[in-house]
Amino acid sequence: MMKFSARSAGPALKPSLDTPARPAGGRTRQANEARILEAAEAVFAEAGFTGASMQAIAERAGLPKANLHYYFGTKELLYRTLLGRILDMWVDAFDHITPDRDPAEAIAAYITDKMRWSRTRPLASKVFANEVIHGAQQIEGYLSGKLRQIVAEKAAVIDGWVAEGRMAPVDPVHLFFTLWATTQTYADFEVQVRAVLARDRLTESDFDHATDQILRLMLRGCGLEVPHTVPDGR
Amino acid sequence: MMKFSARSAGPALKPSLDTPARPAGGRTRQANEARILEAAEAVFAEAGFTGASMQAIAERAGLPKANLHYYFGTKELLYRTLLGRILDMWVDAFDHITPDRDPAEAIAAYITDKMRWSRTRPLASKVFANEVIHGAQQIEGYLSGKLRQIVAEKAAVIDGWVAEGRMAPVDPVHLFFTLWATTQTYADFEVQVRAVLARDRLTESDFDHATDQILRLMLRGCGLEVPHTVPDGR
DNA sequence: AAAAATTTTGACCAATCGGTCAGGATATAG
DNA sequence: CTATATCCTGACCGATTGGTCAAAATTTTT
Repeated sequence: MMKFSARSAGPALKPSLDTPARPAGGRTRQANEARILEAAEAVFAEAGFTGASMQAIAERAGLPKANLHYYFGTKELLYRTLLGRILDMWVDAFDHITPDRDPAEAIAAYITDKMRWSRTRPLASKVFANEVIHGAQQIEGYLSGKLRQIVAEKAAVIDGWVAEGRMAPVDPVHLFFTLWATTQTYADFEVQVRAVLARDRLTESDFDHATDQILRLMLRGCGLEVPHTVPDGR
Repeated sequence: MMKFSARSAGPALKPSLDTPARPAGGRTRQANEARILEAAEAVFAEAGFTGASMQAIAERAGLPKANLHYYFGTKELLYRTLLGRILDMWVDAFDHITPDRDPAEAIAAYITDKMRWSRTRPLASKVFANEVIHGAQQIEGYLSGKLRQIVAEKAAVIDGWVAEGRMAPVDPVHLFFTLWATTQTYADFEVQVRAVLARDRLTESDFDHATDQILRLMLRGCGLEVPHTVPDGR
C-alpha cells in the first residue's frame, strides 16, 4: 500500500520529455496528480502558500479536497512537489552559457529564454518569487547547493570571456542577479507593468518589444552588440 | 468619539518630516500606531497578507490583539495604511530625474537611492513586492494613476535626453522596469542573493559593490559613463 | 470470476482565524 | 476635584483552516 507518490520528493533531474520509461503510478494517479499540480500552481501563485487553501485548489482541480490529501498527503508536500518541478525549469536556461560560444549570442539566448519563460509560465514564476520573498524555507538547500554551484560554474565562463577581452569587465554573479530580476519582473510584477503601460493584458508583441529593449540595454552594458541572428531560445 | 485614526486613509503626500504641524491624535495614539505599523511591516513582509495574523502582529508590537482593532479597525485597513506609507517612499527617488541635470548623474543618483532603500528598508520593499505579485488589489488605483502619471512625466525627460543625443536610444519605461527590478531584487530576493554569495548576511560593503556593478552595467547600457563624483542619494 | 489493490468521498475534528464587546483603567479638560 | 473622552483587554463568536477516517466504488491482477 504505497500511500504517497514515489515521485513526491523526486530527484531534481531533468526528466526525459519523450516517452517516459516508467509513468510511475497508474494512469489515474498520473492524470490526477497533473490536474492537482496545475490547479495548485494557479492558486499558490494567486494567494501564496498560507493564502492558498486546499479547498480552493480542490475546486479548481474539480476534485474533492480529501482526494488531494490522498495523493500528496499534506499541503506542504504538495507545495514542495510543485516547487521541485519549477526549480527544474529554472536552471535549464543556463545551458546557453558555454565557453565556446560567442558571448553576445550566449547572453542574448539566455535573456530570450528567460523572457519566454516569463511569458509562458508566469504562474510558476510567481510561486517561486513568493517562496523566495518569504524566506525560501522550502528551497534553502537548493539555493545554497545546486544553484550556487551552477552559478559559480557559469560565472567562471563569463570571467573567461572577460579575461580574453571579449566583453567588458563585469562581476558575473551580479550580472546574473540583474538578468534574473529584469526578466522575471515581467511575470512577477505583470500587474504593475500593465498598469504603467495602460494595457489590460500583455501581448506577445509587448513581450517582444520588452525583450528587445532588455537585449540592447544589457548587451551594451556588457560591452557587446546585439547579434543580428536573433538566437533561438531552445 | 473618533473611532479610527483620521490618517488611516490619509493623502499620499510627502509629510513634512520636521516638526509636524499637527500630531493628529494624542501622544498615546501616535506612539502605539507607530509600534503597530512597525510590527505589521515585519509580519506582513515575512508572511504576506493572508499569512500574517493579527495575533502575530500584536505579539510583535507587545500589545493585546484587541488593541490593534481599536486603532485600525480591521486587518485590511491596517494593511492599507502600511501600504500607503510605503508608496510615499516609492516615488521619492524620481525627484532625481530632472531635464536640467546630467543624464549620467541623474540616473546614477536614482540607482544609488533605490539601492539604499533596499538596504535600509527591505521589509517595506517585500511588503510592496508581495502586494504586486498577488494582484495589487489594494493599490490598483495608485499604479494606474499616480505612478503611471509620474512615469510618463519622467519618461519624457529621458526621451528629451535621447533626442538631444546625450544618451543612447532606450525605451524609458522599460528602462524604469529594469531599474526597479534590479535594485529591489537585493531586498526582495535577499535570501537568494545571500545563498548564491554564501553570506549569512549582506554587509554594507556587499551593497556598495552591488551598487557599483549596477551603475556600470546600466549606465554603459544607456551609452553613458559612471560619473566620477559619486552622487549623493538625497 | 474471484481477489487484491487502488481510488473516491462525505462527514467529522481540533485549532486558528478576524472581529466584537462590555466594562474597567487611565489620561485629559474644565 | 469632577467630568469627559480616550484607551485597554479578557472573553467570546461564527467561519474557515489543514487534516483524518471508514466505508463504498472502482480498477487491476490473478
